[in-house]
Amino acid sequence: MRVVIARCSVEYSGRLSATLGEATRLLMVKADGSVLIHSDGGSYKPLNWMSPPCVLREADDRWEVTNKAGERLVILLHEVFQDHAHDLGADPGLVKDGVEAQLQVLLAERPHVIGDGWTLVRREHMTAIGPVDLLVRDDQGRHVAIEIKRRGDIDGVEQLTRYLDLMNRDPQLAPVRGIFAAQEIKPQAKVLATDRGIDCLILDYDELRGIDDGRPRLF
Amino acid sequence: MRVVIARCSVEYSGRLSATLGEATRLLMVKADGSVLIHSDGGSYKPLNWMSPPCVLREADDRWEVTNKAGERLVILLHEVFQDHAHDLGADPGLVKDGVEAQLQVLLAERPHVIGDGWTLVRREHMTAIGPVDLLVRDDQGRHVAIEIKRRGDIDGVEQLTRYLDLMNRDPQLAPVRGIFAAQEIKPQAKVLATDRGIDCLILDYDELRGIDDGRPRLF
DNA sequence: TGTTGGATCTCGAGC
DNA sequence: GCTCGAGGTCCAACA
Repeated sequence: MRVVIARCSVEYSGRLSATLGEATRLLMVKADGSVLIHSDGGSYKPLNWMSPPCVLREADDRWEVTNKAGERLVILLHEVFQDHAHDLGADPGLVKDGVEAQLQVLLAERPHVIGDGWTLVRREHMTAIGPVDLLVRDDQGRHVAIEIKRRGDIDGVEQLTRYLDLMNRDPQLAPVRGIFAAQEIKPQAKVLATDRGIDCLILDYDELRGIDDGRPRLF
Repeated sequence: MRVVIARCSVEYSGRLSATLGEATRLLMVKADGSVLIHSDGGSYKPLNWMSPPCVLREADDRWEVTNKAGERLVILLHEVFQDHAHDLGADPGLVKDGVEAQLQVLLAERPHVIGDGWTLVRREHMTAIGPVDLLVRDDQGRHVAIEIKRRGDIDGVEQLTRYLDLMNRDPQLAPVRGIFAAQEIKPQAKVLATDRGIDCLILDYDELRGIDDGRPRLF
């Protein structure tokens, strides 16, 4: 890992063309040759960068980073304030705690929070084009397919629609209604779901996990 | 901008929970208090980070970064190898040559490249679920909706299909045909589009820009 | 190896 | 302020 602080200007040409005017920035050169150009602000995304695998050719006041795809990053160094290198060694990497699949497990264990007398048929019910998250029966024994997302977008409604189309061709299952369940449902997705006769269900993670009598409401 | 190289371990809890085992890493502290934790590899994305606005409370061997939303990043410093600060000043920022919007502008100015006598109705024609990129009329005055992408994927065809469904319910517009236009269209997207009676149009950026629209230019 | 869907997405435009 | 679409998206799981 090499860290350079320098007044520089940058030109990138590849998937798009972009330039950076002269300013003082932090240049990070990683062991794999990749280069990151950070300013003192913004978020974690660099102003400009070159991803590995790539090659850094270094002249006196000019760095040129290229890759196989023909992308090119040229950095002109006008003044170098600092140039440090340090061996970091390998990194054990980030360990993260999954939250996504939990919603499915929790709702599968508590189908009655959707309606009294509702029961689980199975999780990951297989169809020809993929598995439906949950298949349940309502209090009158009719099938209901549930698609679960963390954030309910329009794509999820499309997905559930395709499942419902298929499942309703199966006389063993038909008629099958649909419920689109998510922690948050985008307005457009709700419009589309409603238009297609699909109910929307807002899931509260903490409520599902902690309290059995907390019942989300259909609308 | 402050750059610290240190052997550290990290714990994040917020939108998810995650930990980083002990290793030597680069810690970047920006002027707005945001913190980035980089290893010597991966991509431009840090192993862990905290986005602004946030507050860094610094103890002897322990940094604690928090924000209003209750997210928390705790960094335990086991050994500090380097600790440098440098004032970078403001950055003029990245100037990019837009490609996506350009295609829309170029095609909007030259509807006749699709067919003789075709005219623009409007860009960003609003529907209940979002704006369709271009609405034009063919040489016989019939409406045509055009969805423009840089890379034509199956999602784009789905999107255009939804627009067409909606627009064809509007007696003021119906019948509306669809054209899926992109610099590059994936085979699957082309199959789906064709199956739905949607025409595909490959856009050549340089050609579009270079085509003389038959009118004198202002510049 | 291509495809697909998620992301602590980020970023910018439009309302 | 929010919402929505795009990204040099990146990334990993999966077919």
